Amino acid sequence: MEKQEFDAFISKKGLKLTRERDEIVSEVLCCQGHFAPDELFVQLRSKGSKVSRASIYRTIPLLVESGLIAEVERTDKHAHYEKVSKNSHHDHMICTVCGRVIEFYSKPLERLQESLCKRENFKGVRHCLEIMGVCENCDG
Amino acid sequence: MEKQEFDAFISKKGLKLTRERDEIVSEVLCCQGHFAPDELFVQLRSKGSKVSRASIYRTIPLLVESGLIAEVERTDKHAHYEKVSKNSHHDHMICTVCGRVIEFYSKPLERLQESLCKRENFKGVRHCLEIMGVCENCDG
DNA sequence: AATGAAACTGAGACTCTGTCTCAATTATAT
DNA sequence: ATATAATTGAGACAGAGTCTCAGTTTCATT
Repeated sequence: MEKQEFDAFISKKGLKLTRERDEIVSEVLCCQGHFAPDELFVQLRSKGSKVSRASIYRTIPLLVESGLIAEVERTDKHAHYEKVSKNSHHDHMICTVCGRVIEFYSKPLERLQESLCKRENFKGVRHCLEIMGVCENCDG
Repeated sequence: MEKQEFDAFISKKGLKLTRERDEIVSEVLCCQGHFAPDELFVQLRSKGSKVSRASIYRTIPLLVESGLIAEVERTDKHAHYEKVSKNSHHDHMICTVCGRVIEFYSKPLERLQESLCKRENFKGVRHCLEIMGVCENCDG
């Protein structure tokens, strides 16, 4: 269903609906969790797509602009994205064993941060909290 | 004073005290706040040093191992380091206008994170909270 | 259906951060 | 003074990402 929304976005911008964009959007929509540009490339290629890295990197900003995905700020040294869902803001717990990403949101945490900013006369705009550790599946 | 400590560390490891290491440690000790490897390189070169990038990158792990500096986890896509101080763990507020980094620590924040981890059966090991925004100097 | 302009594509050059190799140099124990 | 092991800079290399360019494709218009 969301595919049509992206197609509409592309048309409205006067851009063109190409096989490559089609393949990329489909792959993004069917994959779960976080993904990196190169993972997307490898997955598509493994499914027989002839798409190039350049097209992946060119299409990602369009997916972001259309609101279908958003960049995830991670301390990891390359880009990560995730599909945008209703409950937009959340932070992450990342399992260093299996790579699993747990999303969480805490109103008290948000409020606490606000008061800490106030104390420093700092106008907080956005934040990124990443808790690294071991998830219950891996803690044997 | 800390320079001697590093020299002692180097000697104890059976490594050598070279002009390049000397220049690098001195620069790190006199600079304030966070720094990136390439900044260090540019600063040293601008002061007339003939040090190479390779030596910067080779010396940084020694500085970390000696306890003089520590890597800072940032969502920025390259490495950042800071001098190690007494009050070790802290998080950061980063001004998107001037790049200023404000360190802060909050016990309630730490406790709240612990309880959030418990709720997810997640064994938190370390975390990184980065609040991006505008500092009081830049908020005009 | 044919056309044509503008958008798009893949290949590969390029940038940036960081690592590695190698021959020449240097610190240090003797 | 010497030997030897560590260190150095230059430059090749690697991975993520950007950019250019010539050839291709979409799509609105005939």
